[in-house]
Parts: sequence; C-alpha cells; structure tokens
Amino acid sequence: MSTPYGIEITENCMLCKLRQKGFFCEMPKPALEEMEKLKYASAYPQGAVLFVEGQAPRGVYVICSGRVKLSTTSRDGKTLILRIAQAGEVLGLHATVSGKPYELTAETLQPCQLDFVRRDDFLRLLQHHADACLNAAQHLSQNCQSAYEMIRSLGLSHSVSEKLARLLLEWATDGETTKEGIRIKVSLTHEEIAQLIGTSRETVTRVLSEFRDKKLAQLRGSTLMILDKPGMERLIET
Amino acid sequence: MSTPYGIEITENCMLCKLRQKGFFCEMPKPALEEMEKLKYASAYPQGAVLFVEGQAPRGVYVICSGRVKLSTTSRDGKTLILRIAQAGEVLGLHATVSGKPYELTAETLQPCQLDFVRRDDFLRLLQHHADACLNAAQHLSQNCQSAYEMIRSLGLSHSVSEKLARLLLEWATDGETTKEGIRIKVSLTHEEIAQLIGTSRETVTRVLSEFRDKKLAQLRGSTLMILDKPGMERLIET
DNA sequence: TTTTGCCTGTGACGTAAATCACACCAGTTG
DNA sequence: CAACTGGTGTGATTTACGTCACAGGCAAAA
Repeated sequence: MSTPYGIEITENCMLCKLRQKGFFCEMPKPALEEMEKLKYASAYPQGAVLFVEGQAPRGVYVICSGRVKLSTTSRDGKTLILRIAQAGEVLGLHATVSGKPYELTAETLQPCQLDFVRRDDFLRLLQHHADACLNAAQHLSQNCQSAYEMIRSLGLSHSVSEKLARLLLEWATDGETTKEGIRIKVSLTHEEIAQLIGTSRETVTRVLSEFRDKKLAQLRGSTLMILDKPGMERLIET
Repeated sequence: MSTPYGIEITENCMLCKLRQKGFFCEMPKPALEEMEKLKYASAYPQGAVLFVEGQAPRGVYVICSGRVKLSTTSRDGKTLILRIAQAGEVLGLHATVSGKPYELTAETLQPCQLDFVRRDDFLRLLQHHADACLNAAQHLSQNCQSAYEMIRSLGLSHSVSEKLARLLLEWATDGETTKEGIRIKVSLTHEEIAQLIGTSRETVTRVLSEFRDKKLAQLRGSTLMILDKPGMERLIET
C-alpha cells in the first residue's frame, strides 16, 4: 500500500521486519495479535504534530518508520528537545498510562509510519497481557533513563563544549567508521542542536567551529564527521 | 516489633495504614499477598545508603516510612538531587525492570522502614500479576514525569530565583496554612537545596536572603514560611 | 533574475552566577 | 572550656554564555 508521502505502509505486524530486540512490537504472539486488532496504521508527512504538551492523552503511537522529535516549551517560547525517537519506540506512553496530560510535544522530523492505539484499548491490552505490560514498563524505564541522562547533561556539565561533545559522541555510536573518522548523518539545524543541550544557537555555531579548528569534528550540511574521537572524549572528562 | 532506630516495624502489609491511593502497596489482594511473601522488611538509620549509582540492580525498595534522597554525582564530585522520595514510593524500579545498573544513589534522610524485594522475585511477580505490573508502570510513569519537570527546571528556567521559587511553591502544596502564610517543615541544608536546583550553596543563601528582604519567604532552622505566595508566583512567570 | 526566507558565521557587550575567601555561629566532643 | 565541625552570611573577582545585531549563503518561489 502506498501513500501521498512516499512511504509504503506495512499493514501486518507479524510480517514486519522491525520486530526485533528492544522494539515495542517485540512481543509474544498473543499480545501482538491483540495489538494488531487495536491499532490504526497511518502515514504522516514531515512536520506533523502527533500531540501537544498539555493535551489530554488520546493514546500511544508506535513508530514503524521515521524519526520523531519530542520537546517541551516554556511560557516565553524557549524550547528544549528531550530526544529524537526512532523506529520501534512508543510515544505518549507516560500520559496514556498515568492518564495525565501529555508532558511533551511530538513532531515528525521526516515522513513516518505510525501505529496508533487508543488509550482505553491500550490499557485493556496491558491489563490482559502481562507481557505487553512488562514491555510497556521496560519502555517507560528507557524513557526514565534517557531523562536521567539529560538531567545529568543539563545539571552537572559545566561547559557547552562538554555537553556538545557528549551529544556528538552519543551520536557517533551509530555512525559508520571511515578512515577519516566516524561519519554520521545528522539532519538537525544548529537551532535544534542547541535545544537538545539547552543552549543558544549562536553558541552551538561557535563551539562547532571551535571543534572544526581543533580538528575534532566537523558538521557540513547534514553529515557530521568525528575526526578525533579520543580528543573529544578528553573534553568531557575534565 | 521495635528496632534500634526507634521505628516500629509494620510486618503485615494487609494491615498497613499506608495502603492508600498512589502508594505502591495499593494493589488488589492476590498481588499484595504474593508481595508479602517475597518482601524483606527492615529498618534503616538516617544516612543509610540503599544503593549506589552504577551498581548492578539487586531489587526494589518500597518506602513504608521515612524519606529517601535520590541523587546522581559527576566525576568531579558535583552532585544533583533528583528528588526526595516519600512513603509509598518504590526505589530502584527502573534498574530492576531494565536490568541496567542503578541510575541514582539512594540515601535515607531519616530513620526509615523499607521493604526490599529481590529482582528475580519481583520480575516474576510482575509477570504473573498484571495488576502489579500496571502498578509498576504507573510508578515508572511518575518517575518520568518528575524527571521531565526537573529537565524543564534545569533547561528552561533562566534565573536561580525562578528555580528556587518553583521549588518552594512545590513544597508549599503540602504545608499547613497559618495566618502569617504557609508553614512547611524542610529538613534540608542550603547545600542540599542547591543540589536540588543545580546551583551553588552560596547562591541559595543569597537568594533566600533576598526572599526574606522582600518578605516573600523565610527559612529559619528547619521551618520554611511562605509569606507572600502570589509574590512568589509572580517570580516564576516572567 | 530578483525576491524571500531560513540557515549559518562572527563581533560586541552585559550580566548572572560560579568561585574563592573569609568571618560568624551553633552544637558536639574530647 | 577549648577545640572542632558543619552550617550559614556576605564581599570581591572572574567568566562563560546569552543576547543583539548584522552579513553572507543557499534554495525555493515568483
């Protein structure tokens, strides 16, 4: 099945190749079959807003493909990006489980395929399938962990260079190694990077050019090259 | 049963008066009975360290009475307090569910009674009792929420006065209202308050005396008085 | 082509808060 | 009652970064 945004929708979860370790859809058959019945699969264009901070929880979204930006914004318009969620992750789990409003705003960064499950259906699923529930707990636990990491980054790192180095090194773990260094595809603007580490766009630009001058890393267009990983690591342990 | 630290241990969860809304022990009877069998109840003195950031997860602790400080520390010794957990909360849930090391360090602030449940026992409990599992998910979801709040505080608030005002107002929700203002019992040092909002001890002292001068709030000994709540609220919305 | 809009690069400047360095004051402890 | 120890109050100094301001680049629209 094809869609306006150029994504093929995978209708059948059983046949989906994404069903691997750590993905939310990695569940024993009975629970997955139940989920299959409840889900609404659909495709979204880039920039679609799935839910907004403060809204009452409608349900969860499972990312089948594409990436989604999760952010929070203050009264005066400053925004902070909590994380970029990837295929296999669930969105809106916290709000759906607790019944409290969504804490974050979710916006697609690319055309995405998402499976939506309504809150009441989802809760019933969790009550009847302990596997699914444990799975949900595990994903919430992941969310906690990434939140804790962010807290450490915001609260314990001293300089912006340190925070930025941390971020780039984190990205480096899923980049391809070439003989010049590690190549990573990043499609974020300096502004967005700034929002990921809680600083201003100008400072990101400055620190990035500092990294370039010191031959540590360079970001050109949407590809990031880590040129001197040990050098970067030295930055974060002072 | 009495203990060296002057706490009475409540042995029987069924009879415990803490079994109320939102407490981890608020569970349907079968799950609670199972839990009862698995738990090790014991009493700890003030300053006891339950687990340390980085340790392999041994299991969860349910707080029956007392308060526990959850913190994380950077390489160079700067520490950040994530939250002060109260009776009814579970500690170490994240690590126990995910199997990853404890993210935080837990230290009692007062003599406490805690029920410990070993990791494998706990996981088995979650697998067999969907209620318990949902309960765990709800608590994890709480943890996420409080982490998100902390992230907003660290990343989006501009001044320390704003962060401190936020913290004091949060505390004010469970204080008693007198005709002078709201009285809250706080048994934390300026240092600890600083660690809660990610700033330095000196700055906390300074901002607190600024609040006192402006007749907004005063902290004397271990009792905090909010004198002008609206005034405090005005501080956080600029 | 020009226009428009979004991104990036850099300079200048001000400032909040970290840091250092004391002095003071309980309590506790020998 | 010294002598400590752990918490608090405050001044002086320094600095990393936020903010403002503007210039150039590049891509899509017109």
